[in-house]
Amino acid sequence: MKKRVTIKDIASKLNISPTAVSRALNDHSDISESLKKRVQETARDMGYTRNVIAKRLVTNNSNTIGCFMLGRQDIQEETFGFHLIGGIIDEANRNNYDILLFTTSSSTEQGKDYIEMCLERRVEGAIFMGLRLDDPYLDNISQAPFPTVIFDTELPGTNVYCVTSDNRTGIRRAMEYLWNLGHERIAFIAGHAQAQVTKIRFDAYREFMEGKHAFLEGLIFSGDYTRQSGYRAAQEILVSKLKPSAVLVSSDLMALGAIQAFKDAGLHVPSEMSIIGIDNILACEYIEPQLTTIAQNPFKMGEQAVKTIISCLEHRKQPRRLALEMELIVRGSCGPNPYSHTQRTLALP
Amino acid sequence: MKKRVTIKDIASKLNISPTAVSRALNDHSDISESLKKRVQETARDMGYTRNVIAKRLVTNNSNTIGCFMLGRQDIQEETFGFHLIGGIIDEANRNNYDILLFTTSSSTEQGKDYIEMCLERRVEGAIFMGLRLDDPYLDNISQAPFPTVIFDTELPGTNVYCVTSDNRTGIRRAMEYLWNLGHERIAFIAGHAQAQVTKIRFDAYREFMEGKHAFLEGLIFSGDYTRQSGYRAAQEILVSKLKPSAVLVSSDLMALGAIQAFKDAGLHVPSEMSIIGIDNILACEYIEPQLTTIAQNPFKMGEQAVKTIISCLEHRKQPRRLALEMELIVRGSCGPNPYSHTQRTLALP
DNA sequence: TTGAAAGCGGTACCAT
DNA sequence: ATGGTACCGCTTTCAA
Repeated sequence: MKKRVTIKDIASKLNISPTAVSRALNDHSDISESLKKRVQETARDMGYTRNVIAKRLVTNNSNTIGCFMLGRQDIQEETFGFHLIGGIIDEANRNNYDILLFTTSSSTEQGKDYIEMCLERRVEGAIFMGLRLDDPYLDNISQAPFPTVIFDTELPGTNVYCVTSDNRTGIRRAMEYLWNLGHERIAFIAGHAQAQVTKIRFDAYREFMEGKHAFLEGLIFSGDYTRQSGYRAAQEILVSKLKPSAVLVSSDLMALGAIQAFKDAGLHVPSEMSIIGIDNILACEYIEPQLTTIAQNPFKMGEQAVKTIISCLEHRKQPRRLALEMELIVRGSCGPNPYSHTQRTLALP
Repeated sequence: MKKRVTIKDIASKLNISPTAVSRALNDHSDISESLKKRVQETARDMGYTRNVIAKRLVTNNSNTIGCFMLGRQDIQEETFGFHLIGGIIDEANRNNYDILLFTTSSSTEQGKDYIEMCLERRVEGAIFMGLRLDDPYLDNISQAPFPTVIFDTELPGTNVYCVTSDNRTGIRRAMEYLWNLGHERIAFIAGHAQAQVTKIRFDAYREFMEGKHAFLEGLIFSGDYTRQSGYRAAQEILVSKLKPSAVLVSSDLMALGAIQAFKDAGLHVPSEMSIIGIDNILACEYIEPQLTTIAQNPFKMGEQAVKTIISCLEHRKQPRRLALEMELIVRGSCGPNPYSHTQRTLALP
């Protein structure tokens, strides 16, 4: 490790004080233009690069946001998570913040909780992606002494914020779309209980169905967000008494599995069975038929998480929960209900 | 920002020196067990968390690796990049390194090159993902004064290393597989010139074909790694004089586009046209037929990048280029050459 | 407009 | 085994 040029080196070379150098480099107003120029030039000539670590120590200000990538095992998160990160870095760097990235495996092994890792690095805020309800450090996060954003999960705590998608509206739109195609027996495939959205999505479905007096326990099936579980759930649907003509599936991955199951059973999608997923993963476009889905906007969610943290840091009040709009992307996996003689064309508000 | 407990606070509370506290906290061997215990307990009681920033300043050692996510526009990178990052963080955290994540947009706007950003933060090494050959800071990277790993790109420079996949072997295996299915007119769809692997992949293809005395310029088609370009290239193949019976495509995404083009033209895959991609993206399994492909191992590549940097830091010599094994994943997109009466069964070394 | 000096929170060298 | 102290590189009063 070779010696680096410091402001003292510049100062002594120029026969001025380190103070002056510091202020010249930081473009303070109380330094003469001529000195500034001289300092900046010699700094460049000497190959000086400022030491942010020293600066952070003295200003007691890390300009850093910690970001935890949790539960990567969930394949569903892959492309979604990548865009989330993209949005986070973009927005952070734009505001001169650094992003420190952590993963779960190593940290927890060492017995350090998330918040302590942040505290040690004097991180100013933290973002959690892929947090599960059975995470052992849940209430640790709740007590974070700095602004914290969790995707898709609302936790108690004064510094804890949630950035998510407006699943309720998104699902309502999808359900209305199906309903208007004449479907009334609309099944639902849920995800696992360790994700907070699981319940939110189910509630949205239920709310719609009850509004139509069409809610039936027998239409509910469950999975765990994996493709395999979607396949199995679809098999159950096939033998169910209620003979649903459409399914709303809590994730695209499960929907992909479901489509496969229907195909394998010789049931044609969409003419005999309509299906809608959630997420808008890449594969939606490649499967036959292309999957109609409710899309989230992960990049924007990432940006929003950082915005929320920075706003808190600047003492601007933030809503505890921010739900970004979802978009129904209509492709080829839905058709009119073949059993219905009363297909609606355009109805309802 | 409330006042934090420091080592000195603990020292004065215990009437000992800060030195002793520091050493007790760091579990040095020259401190009595009893003192260690006392110190650690009071530290906990007082709510002390060590300040890594201060430590980094004094030890002149950031324990941090910078990671640049470049060219995210390339959809191909999505899931691949996510695993790359996963591997990087895992391995870094396991070795007590932090990962600082950067993106291109903001940094370059501010006129700061990659290396300067690293230098300011006293980063000990850097990793570049998605670097393109037309990046304006290419020779800036070459001169990095710290170990640097670039995925899939070899650059001159004493501190620059390359972690990639062994495309040559991977492609040879795929080509042999096709050849053994009786294909001799094997077309190739290349990527754009801004990625170094583009040439490597083409060379591997060419080498094989020339070895069989089957190389023909007319079998080469080009794309830019997007699905659309794969579609277009496939259309050209359809009208080409040489009537290839198989195609090796430089990325799965292009292969997906190509399959679509063949389908649209009424050509059946794999009975009338065999096709192999590279990458093993998620969608390979969802398309009909499932796509045979040459898989990379992005997670392992990420780990390897970090290992390389840490090895350099520990003065262990590293190879300038490390190519990880690729695996031919046989699925349903290849079949025997229908025009060939001489289908080989098992041949060649 | 510039300078001197006191830290920020640790670590490490040299004593004891 | 423990303490005194200088110092890492920078910023920030306060004084000149």
